[in-house]
Amino acid sequence: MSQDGVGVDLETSLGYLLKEASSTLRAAMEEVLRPLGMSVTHYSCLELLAQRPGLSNSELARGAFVTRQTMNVLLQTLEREGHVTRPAEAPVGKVLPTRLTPRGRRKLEKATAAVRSVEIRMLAGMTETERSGAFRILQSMIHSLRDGS
Amino acid sequence: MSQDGVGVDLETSLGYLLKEASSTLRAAMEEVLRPLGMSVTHYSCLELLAQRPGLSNSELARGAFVTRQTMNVLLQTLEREGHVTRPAEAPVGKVLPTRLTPRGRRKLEKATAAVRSVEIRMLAGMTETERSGAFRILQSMIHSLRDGS
DNA sequence: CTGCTCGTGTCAGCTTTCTGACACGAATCA
DNA sequence: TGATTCGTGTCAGAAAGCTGACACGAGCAG
Repeated sequence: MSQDGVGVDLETSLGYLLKEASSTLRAAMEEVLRPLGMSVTHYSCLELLAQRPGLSNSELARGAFVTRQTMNVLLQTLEREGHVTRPAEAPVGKVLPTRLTPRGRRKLEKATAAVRSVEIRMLAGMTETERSGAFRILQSMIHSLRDGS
Repeated sequence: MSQDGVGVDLETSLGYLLKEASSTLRAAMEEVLRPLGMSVTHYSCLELLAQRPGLSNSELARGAFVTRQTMNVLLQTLEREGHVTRPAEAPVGKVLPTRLTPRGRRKLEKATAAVRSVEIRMLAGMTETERSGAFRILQSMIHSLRDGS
């Protein structure tokens, strides 16, 4: 009916729905992060560092789904604000391992709580089975997309 | 193990996985669209217009998950290139209904085929049951996030 | 050891997207 | 009727992100 033969059909497209879900999630995160003066990328970077201390600029970029150039300017800001530290010289090669300062860790705590509340809201009404099913399916999509490139 | 008590844990977070899936999908679409000289937003706009002719600038913006200002500059480009037409004056109110030109429709055809191949690849290895399950779960997430704002 | 490839950090410039603001028309309500 | 609210199109400026490019160090093949 809404399909005229060969199109993608937005109403039934999983790709479109995936984009919609991601966009809605991002908007919800921005909403709770804004009062804290943080953006989503900002938060992603700090959360990454909390869970995997010593990550390099490039590794952080991959984890936050931005380019290393973008992450670099973000790190400069975070460093200037005292939320993050990088050694002046690379211990090995050119890689500069980054770490959270106590101040950065405090800043992150509030943000984590806010973001967690969003994620809990997103998962409301889903059973544990549905959640693990969603997890498996999303991983399958990612894997399939990466294979045939 | 990777969780120290109160964090979000990137390894098991559905939100993070959702972002990763969306990012991977976008990259895959950009890859197949680039040879055609189109961006994802570009394509989204044309696809929207093909399926729902006469959409206004603001409606297109919502459908493509960008602001109406962003969509406006995109429409100006598309209009200049002759892919799209808007009346010089609004038939009613300020709303300018937009339509695809034959040229725009031709341009879209190739893009749709490319994007569809990506979506098919993404869905490879999933059963019909899994696909409809994924659809239902994503809709549930969107609905839950929109409720408690 | 030499040459090559790969990943990295960083500079510069550009494109895309966003926020803020304004005027206008339609719809609603007192 | 008049006032208010809402959605819209659009202009301007700022912010965020990307591509291209360069030099450098590590790792591997010859």
